[in-house]
Order: sequence, then structure tokens, then C-alpha cells
Amino acid sequence: MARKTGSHSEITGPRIRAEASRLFARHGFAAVSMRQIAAAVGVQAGALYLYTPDKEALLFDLLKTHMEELLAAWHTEPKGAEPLEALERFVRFHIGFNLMRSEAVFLSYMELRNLSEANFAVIEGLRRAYETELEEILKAGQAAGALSVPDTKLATMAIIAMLTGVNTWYREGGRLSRDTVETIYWDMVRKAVGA
Amino acid sequence: MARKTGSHSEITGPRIRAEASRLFARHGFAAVSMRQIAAAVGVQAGALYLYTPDKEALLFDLLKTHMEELLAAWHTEPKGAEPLEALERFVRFHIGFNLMRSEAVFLSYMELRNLSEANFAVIEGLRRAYETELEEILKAGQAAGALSVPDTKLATMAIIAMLTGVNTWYREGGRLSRDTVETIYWDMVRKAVGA
DNA sequence: GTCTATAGCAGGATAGAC
DNA sequence: GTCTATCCTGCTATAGAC
Repeated sequence: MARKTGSHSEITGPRIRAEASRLFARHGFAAVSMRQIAAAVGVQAGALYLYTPDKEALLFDLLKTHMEELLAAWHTEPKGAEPLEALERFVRFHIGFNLMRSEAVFLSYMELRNLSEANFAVIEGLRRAYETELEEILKAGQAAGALSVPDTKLATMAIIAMLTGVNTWYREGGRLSRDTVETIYWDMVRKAVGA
Repeated sequence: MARKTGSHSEITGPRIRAEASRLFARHGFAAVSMRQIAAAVGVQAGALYLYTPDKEALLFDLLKTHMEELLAAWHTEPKGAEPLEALERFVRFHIGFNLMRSEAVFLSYMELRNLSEANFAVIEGLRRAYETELEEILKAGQAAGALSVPDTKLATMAIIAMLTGVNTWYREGGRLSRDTVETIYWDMVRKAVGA
């Protein structure tokens, strides 16, 4: 029997997260109301509180899940045997994954200040762990003489900023394919680290 | 005669912009109330409307002024005679200016979506004009054979993202001086463009 | 030019019916 | 699990006294 209202707990939770992510990315966390999220999902505002204790916890859940999936995805990538191979994999992985999850990436950069101190520290820790992955590649490459940078920490920050920047201008169906963009950026990174 | 309340139009206007900039950068445009800004300035909320027609116009004024000052400052820089000299000047200028105006830079990246369509277009135009300055340097360098990039447009975006990223981690009094950071980044940029 | 006061509305979150 | 109704708070912006 069809009915207007009923139980949908398995589907409503994910839909709330998806719509919240979309709305937060588009308008900003503070500018989006619980009523707007509820309307996008197709439920009443009160129903959201069955799935999250409050608005901030909803944001935290989105950011934490994203960062954990980013790290998990990177860890399943085949490791390059040589340092330059590992670096190329990182460059391509970062661009590819970030374009695939552009909404969540955007949130992770823009909405950190809306987290409580404790929750901020958690996300910050995950971000640092990811950055360390790249820095270790650079250090290993430097030690092996496969590349040469003035400062591995600064090179790490520079490369990540450069790669993440792709998200600000890349549009599907534009002038260049994702793969071409990855290749061009890999070329610039390779040269930048003196390899 | 001293008095508690009175005329301060010459000083209140700039103070409103300064406090609004600080608060918007720290908490986000949507999360800051007109009451908070007024309290920081030391006036009542109603008084703000003598200086701005509404909250969005206040943000637009901050962003527009910043972008215009950025372009004006760049245009007063001595131009390099050779392409590589010009590129080095751009790199050092961008890092230096952005660190000096970190609040406004942050706003210009984070709060664009809180502008009306028309105001957004104005800021976007100024940003594009600035990017074009770098792209012209790269094109000239490419034509002169002083450097080699796969794509000047992508190299422009990559370099700007990389340089602007300094703002996310640089802290005065940290491990490296501003000048050292500029030199390290210039080294990476120079190599990245194959010079 | 600034103040106090307030109109008019929207927000987060909860209570209790179904 | 969802809905309706509501509490309480805070917001932008304006009116009118000083």
C-alpha cells in the first residue's frame, strides 16, 4: 500500500547528507537553514533531528567522511616503486579524486571555521595525515637523489595548493579532458621539484 | 565640550570597514551580524546604515576596494625588462601583497557567493584582469623562448593557486622569513615553467 | 551622526500527535 | 519515522528622539 508518510530511515539519512553537502557547498554552511535542507530532502525540519543531534554535527559528519574516504582511497592506490612514479601517482590521484568529489573538497576548505574546536582538530589531523603522505614521497625522492627541492614542507604545501586549485576552474566538457589536465600538471610538478 | 555621542563620520566609516573585514574573515559573512560589527566599532546597529545601504554592499565594498588596490599596487611595480625578471617580480609581489592583506585575500576567495550576480561579475572581472597580467608575462616569455609551459592558461592558474596557498600556512615569526619564502617559491615557479 | 525602540521575519531546536 | 505546532532567540532594517 502506497502512503504519503512512513519509514525510510535507510534512504533518508544518506539523502540528508547529500542535500546538505550540495546546499552547504553552494550557499555556505551559515547561510543554509535546516528548513532548506529538509525541503530539499522532502521532509519536515523536525525530522532531520532523528539523523543528527544538531546542524554542526551534520557538517562535521560530511567533512570527516570525506577526509577518511580521501585517505582510504589513497591507501588503495598501487604504490610506485620509484619516487618519481609515486609522485606522479599522487598528482594524478589528487586531481582525479578532488574533481570527483568537488563539493566535499570545497566544503573541507571553506567551512572549517564553523566547526567546534574539538571537531576542527579532528579534521585538521586528517588533513595533516594526507599532507604527510606527499611529504614522505618528496623526502624519499630527495634522499634518493631523484628530485631536488629547497624545502620539502614548502614543496608539499605548494604542490597541494596548486593541484587543489584545479577545482576552481575545471568544468566537465571544457577545453581539456581530465586526463590532459593531469598530464599538464604532472609536467609542471615534475619540473618544479627538479626532476 | 566633551560628549558621549556626536559626529565622527570621518573615522567611523573606515572603522566599520576594518571591523567588518576582520569579523567576516574570522567567522564568515553569513555568520556575522550587523549588531556584532556595530559593537566592535562601538556604535549601535542602526548607525551602520548611515555608511552602507545594506550588509551585502558592505562586503562588496571590501572586495572591490581590495581588488582595485591589488591591481593598482601591481601597476606601480617596476616592470622587469626581461620575461624572467617580470615573472620573478610577479611571484614576489603576489606573495608579499597577499601576506600584507591576508584578511582581504581570504574574503575575496571565500565570500564571493554572498554577492549579488551583478556585484559578483564586477569582482570576477577584476580577478580576471589580475590573472591576465600573469598570463601575458608567461606568453611573452614563451614567445621569447625564455620559458616553456605546456599551456599558458593552466600555468597561470597553477602558479596563482600555488602562491596564494602561502596564506593558508604562513605565520609571522615562524620558521621562515617572508623573503625566504618568496625565494623558495620563486625557485619552484622558475623550474616549473622550464626556465 | 548616533541613539533607543521596534517592526517584521526567520532561524535552531523540541514536544507530542499519528 | 514523520508531521504539525511552537518556543525562544536573533536577525536586518527602519522610525523617530536627541
